Amino acid sequence: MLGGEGESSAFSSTKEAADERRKSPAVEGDGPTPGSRYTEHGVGSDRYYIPPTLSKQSSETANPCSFIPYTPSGTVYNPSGAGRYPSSLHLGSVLPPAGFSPSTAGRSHFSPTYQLGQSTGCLYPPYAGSGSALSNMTLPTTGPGTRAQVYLCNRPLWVKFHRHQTEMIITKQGRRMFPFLSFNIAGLNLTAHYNVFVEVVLADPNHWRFQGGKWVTCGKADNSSQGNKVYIHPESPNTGAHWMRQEISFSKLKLTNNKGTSHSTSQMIVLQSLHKYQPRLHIVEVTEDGVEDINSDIKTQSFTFPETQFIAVTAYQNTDITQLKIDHNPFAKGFRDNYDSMYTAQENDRLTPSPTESPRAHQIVPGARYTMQPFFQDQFVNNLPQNRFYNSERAVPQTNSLLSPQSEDGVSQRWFVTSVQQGGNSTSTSNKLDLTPYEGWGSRAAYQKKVTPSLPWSPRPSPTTGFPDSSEKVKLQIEEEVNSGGGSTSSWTERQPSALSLDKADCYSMACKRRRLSVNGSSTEDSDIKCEDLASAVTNDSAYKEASLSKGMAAYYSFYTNP
DNA sequence: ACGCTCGCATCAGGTGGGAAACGG
DNA sequence: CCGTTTCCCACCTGATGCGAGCGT
Repeated sequence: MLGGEGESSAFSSTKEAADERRKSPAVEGDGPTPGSRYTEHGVGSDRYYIPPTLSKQSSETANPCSFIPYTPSGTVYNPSGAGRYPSSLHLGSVLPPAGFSPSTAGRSHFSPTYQLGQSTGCLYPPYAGSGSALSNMTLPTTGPGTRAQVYLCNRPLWVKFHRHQTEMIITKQGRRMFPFLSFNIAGLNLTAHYNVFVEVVLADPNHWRFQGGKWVTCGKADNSSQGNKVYIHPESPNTGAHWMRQEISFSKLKLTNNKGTSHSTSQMIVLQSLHKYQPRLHIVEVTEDGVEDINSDIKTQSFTFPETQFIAVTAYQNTDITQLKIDHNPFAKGFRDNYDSMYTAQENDRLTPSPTESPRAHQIVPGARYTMQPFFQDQFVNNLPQNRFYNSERAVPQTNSLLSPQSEDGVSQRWFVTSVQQGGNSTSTSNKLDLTPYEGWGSRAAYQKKVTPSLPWSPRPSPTTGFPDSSEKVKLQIEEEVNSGGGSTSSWTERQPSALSLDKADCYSMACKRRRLSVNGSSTEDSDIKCEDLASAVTNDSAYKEASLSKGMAAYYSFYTNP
């Protein structure tokens, strides 16, 4: 299943854990930089809601290279560089591969069953497919809003990459992640202070190699790596209200293989090439000055989204991944083969408006594929063309995806992960999502002013409307999408009959034209996928429109429900 | 005259490609 | 020798500064 793992904070229930924590790493990192977040573009608006259910993970255990079920069962050990925030925050229900001894540092006491190494944090996926610990997990609470719920923004994009086994370039000077991590958080105490940070831990104990067009294991991972594994959000610490107000983007997080870099502790995460990693989000309640509140029962909540798993490389191995990066990353536009030709077609045939035209003209088109494009930035959900939009639209250069419910796949689905499986969380979730994304955006007011009038929909529809409805259908669709991970082209987007056929032909030729053959020669599948991807925006846009008109975003907030 | 908005130019920095260098 | 890493390149994005135009 792909759902989201709802990993949680049960570990924090012990007093020992609380006492152990003193100061959040956040205070050691970059200081708060209000507004900086918005200089990054938001990610797509796609957010999938996954309630803390954790039961459906079974289907995906066969292939370790495919999707790893959302489960907290991953085992972790305290990474030397991660300091007090080891992966051990996870509650594991599955024993890790033998050979790894438990870590004694940090919060390892929460992973009594772990047999982990002692170097870097490591999260071993539950290949065995065991049940999720979360499903039976109960979390201590300190009152309403203390159990966080996290949405992985732009999940469709992550899924696209994950289908081909995401690769992330690491360089000495540090390379940003793409897609980057971006979350929406709900369920926090509005007034309490939290530090939010990402930790990257080993996803498995293997060393990987790209051979014969596939990623295959090649010996054991080097567990002796050192270096920072945690990136604290620059706005930490901050109030729950602040964190829930808008997306929490980690777009400036950089990955490096340079252990000696002086920046590694604040901006970069040190990884080893050809190792598989799993990013994890941690939310730690702290005092106003960034010191963890030892009086609080719930200290830390951790969230893992399997689709964000990646293999660190110094050079791309899989050309499919390369193409996806080029297609979706605006900074790589220069590598798009049909960069110019794409805009010579007639307006109706284009996926995006001509760069010379005012994007605003398209923003008002309800459900149009271009509608929200100007609001995207780094993680565009739509394919290539939309990126070009920015060339002509200065007014909204920085976009917060919150403004764009439409995403690459044209939907506003959200994968939601909560630390608890309690359904009652929907309340806080809805509260959070009901917040207008425009509130408190400061300098962005000017942009909002220009844009909002054109928005045909609420920029941030409340999932409340969708949760209750969260039709089983959607739920199943998502599950399938995720489960198709190993290269299967099956995804719910394909099942949307609308518009898909519309541009499929064009998209196919376009994709074939652009695509670079993978070593494995999986051209057929690849082409299908790319076309699917290209068409998905259209398809889902249509679906989005339809749903919006009928019952709001209901159908687009897919989520898993407890069985 | 003043303040605001807009458009253009500039520049720092991000991107993948490819060749060279490195190292087991 | 071969796989991996590093470096440089061209291209692009996006932040910023500046000046022109406009309204008050």
